[in-house]
Amino acid sequence: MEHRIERIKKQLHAQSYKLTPQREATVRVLLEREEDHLSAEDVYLLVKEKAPEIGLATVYRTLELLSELKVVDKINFGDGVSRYDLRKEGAEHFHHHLVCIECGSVEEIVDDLLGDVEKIVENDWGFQVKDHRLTFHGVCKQCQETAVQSKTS
Amino acid sequence: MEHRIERIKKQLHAQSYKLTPQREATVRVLLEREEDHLSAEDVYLLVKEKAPEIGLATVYRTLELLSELKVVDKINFGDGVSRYDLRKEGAEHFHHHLVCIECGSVEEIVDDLLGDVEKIVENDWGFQVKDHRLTFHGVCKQCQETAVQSKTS
DNA sequence: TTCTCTGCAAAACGTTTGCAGGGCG
DNA sequence: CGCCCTGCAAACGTTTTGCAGAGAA
Repeated sequence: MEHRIERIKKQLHAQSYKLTPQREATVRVLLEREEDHLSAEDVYLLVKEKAPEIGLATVYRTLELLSELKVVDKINFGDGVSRYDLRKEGAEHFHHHLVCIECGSVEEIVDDLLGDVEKIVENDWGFQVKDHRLTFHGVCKQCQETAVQSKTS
Repeated sequence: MEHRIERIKKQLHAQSYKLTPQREATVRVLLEREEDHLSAEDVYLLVKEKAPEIGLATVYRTLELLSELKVVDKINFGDGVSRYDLRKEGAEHFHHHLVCIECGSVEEIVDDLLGDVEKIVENDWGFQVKDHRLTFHGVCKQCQETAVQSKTS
C-alpha cells in the first residue's frame, strides 16, 4: 500500500506535479476500494470522511490528472457516470469488465484476452492499437443460480 | 433504403408504436449517415434541415425508443456524448470500433472477433454473455502514414 | 515573488421530464 | 371521447471553469 503511494508520488513528480494531501487522500481511497469502480461522487464522499474540507472540484481535477498519468482508467458503463479504476501495478494490459444486467455487479477480468484480436486488427486494418475497452453485458453466476432456484422452488 | 424503413415500421407496429413523420425523418437521417456515429445533437441538426419544426426532445425520445427495439445501438466513446449506431440488417453480432486518438475518426469492424473470448468468459467465469462492447483506441492507417511522411520530408 | 493547487460557486453540458396541446382512431 | 405523440421550457445530474486566496519553493 505505502509503496504504491510512493510509486504514484514519483510518477507525479516526474511530470512536476505534487502529491498534495488532497491528492494523497484521493489516491488512498482508490487503493482501499480498488475493486469497486467508484464514481467521482463516490470518491468525493469517501475522501470527505477523512478530509472534510476537500472540494468536489479537487476530486475531479485529481481524477483527471491521474487519468492522464495512466494511474487510473476512466471507464463508462453507459449509466451516465464516469468511473475510475486504478490500474493494476505493473500490468501492461488493461482489464476488462463483466457487467451484470440483473444485479448491476461488476466483475473484473485481469487476464489479457485480446492478444490475438489485437494482432488481427493491426494486420488486417493497419490500425496501431494503443488501448482497448472491452465490456461484456450479461448475467453473472449468482443471478443465474438465483434464477434456477426460483424456478425449482 | 425504403425496404429498411418498411422493416423498422413493422418493428414499431409490432410493439404498437407508430412511425410518425418525426420518427421517420430521424430514421432516414440514421440511414443516410450510417457510417457516422452521430450524437443526438448531430441527428437533431440533420433532421431539422428536413423538418425544422422538430424538437430536440423528440429526437431523444425517438433514439431511446429505437434503442429499446434494438434498431440502434447506443454507444459511448468516453467523450461525454452518447452516439447512436444503426444495427446492420440481419447482423447477429455487434460491431466493434477503432477510434483514432490522432484524428478522431471512427472505423467499424463488422467481423465478430470475440467468439473465442466469449466462450472463455462463459466457461471460466460462468458469466452468460448477452452483449459486448469492444473499442480499440490507437492510431489509424492514414495518421500513421502522415506521421511517416512528415518525418521524411 | 512566482507558481501550483485549492475551495467555492457558478456555469456548462448532455439528457430527461412536466405539461399543455395536437392529431388520429 | 381516449390515447399516443409532440414541442417547448424547465429541471436534472454530472462535470468543468473562473476566480480569489492559500501555501510551498
